[in-house]
Amino acid sequence: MSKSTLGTAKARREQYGQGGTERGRRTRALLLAAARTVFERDGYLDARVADIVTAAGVSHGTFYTYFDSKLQVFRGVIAEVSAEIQDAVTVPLGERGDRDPSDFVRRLDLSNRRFLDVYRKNHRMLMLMEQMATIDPEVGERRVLGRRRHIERIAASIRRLQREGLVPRDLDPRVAAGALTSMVANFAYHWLAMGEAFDEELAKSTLTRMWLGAIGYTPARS
Amino acid sequence: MSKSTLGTAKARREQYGQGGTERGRRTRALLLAAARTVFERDGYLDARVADIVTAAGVSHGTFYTYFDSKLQVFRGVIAEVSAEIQDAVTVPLGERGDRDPSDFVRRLDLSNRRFLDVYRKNHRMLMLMEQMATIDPEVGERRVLGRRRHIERIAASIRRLQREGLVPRDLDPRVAAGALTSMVANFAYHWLAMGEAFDEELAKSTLTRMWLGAIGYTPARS
DNA sequence: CCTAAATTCGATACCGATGTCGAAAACCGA
DNA sequence: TCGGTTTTCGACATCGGTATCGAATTTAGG
Repeated sequence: MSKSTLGTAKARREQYGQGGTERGRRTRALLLAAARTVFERDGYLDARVADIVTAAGVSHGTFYTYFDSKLQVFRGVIAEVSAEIQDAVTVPLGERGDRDPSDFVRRLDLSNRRFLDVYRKNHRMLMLMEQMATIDPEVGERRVLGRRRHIERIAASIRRLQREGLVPRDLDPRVAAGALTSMVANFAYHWLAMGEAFDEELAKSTLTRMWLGAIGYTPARS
Repeated sequence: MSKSTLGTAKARREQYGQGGTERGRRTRALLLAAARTVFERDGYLDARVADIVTAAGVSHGTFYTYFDSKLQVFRGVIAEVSAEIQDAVTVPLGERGDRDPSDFVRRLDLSNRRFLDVYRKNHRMLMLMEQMATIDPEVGERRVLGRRRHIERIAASIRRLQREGLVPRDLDPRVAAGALTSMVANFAYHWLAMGEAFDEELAKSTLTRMWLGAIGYTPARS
């Protein structure tokens, strides 16, 4: 053991595959970017490792120094996208700070809009993520977790509104949160990924309006 | 030409592949049923033609007498399921007969419940259909058409309610119908196909309630 | 029974993409 | 310049599933 100059790709991967050196990290990033381009163009199944390495301008063997399969590089790309979505959605509904209930509508609208914008930007990869969620357990897991987290956040908001008497107390927060998440996410899917045509501003504002109507939100009791 | 006893599978397919005889029709149906079983168990990608023919108790070659590819037999199965969904959803909201607007809620609720029941019954294939919609253009087309039809029906209902003053006129029927369809269909997907746990009756009634709330439906103006 | 049409059989050709490997090349500190 | 380390290279083995084909078998009519 302790040979110098590792011979097999697998050994290299385990040794310094994550990018032990600046150069290595660059190549890895290059491959990740190229993979994304190819996936967006061809989809997961039709994408070939050969195309990815061509796009990255490296050789076939190099790919396997950094990823042990096409699937793994896909997961890598998806991880980036997921993080971006997470950010866009998480921030705005922030729990701390101004608790003024009248701000709720504004925050909700902002959250939805941010989500839709990020969705549009990444629609191709998100569509693939949706598809791969049923093929690869790990991608599926990631999708489920993202959704669960989001639902929990929404459910908490609903409960707060119920305590404040702005939403009927007999509405089940979990079911409602699930349905609302479905409404927004799936509408985005058909609109932005599948190309159903809608006027941008109309769609966004209608979505927020329906969101509020669905939970029976009553503006105020002045 | 005009040989008797066709030699190649392709020729047979074109000649009497649809089932020229009772026996042939039976085998074809057998294969279709077996395919469905295997797809439901293994998914599309992992399903092998070898498994399908084993399940059907016929030989490999026979399969290709009736279908020219794994994809085509999948389309066949999907066609059956689509038809079943279509039926369940179409009937109840029927446009003729009792136009009593107070019946609307009842009809809507019934339609949603039927949809959810059929979805549960076929959840595995519907999940696969969702997946394949992004892989095979023909399946994708079918899905889009189904959704479009459904949206148009819903939009028409909304317009009627608007004319009757039960729903605000400034709500865009198309966007609303799209969002509602997304809400119900995608909620069903996560609940019935992905196994998110919800109480059955609670989920169903909440869905209808939110549906109505989302369009700003006002029961009556007595 | 006999023949022709209809159906079934299953060994095999085929295929292309993935992932491996041994060695060359580039890099870096001394 | 040198030795060791890190990275790159690209020809090639491997693999498993799809689809094919010519022959065998079954069916139905006369």
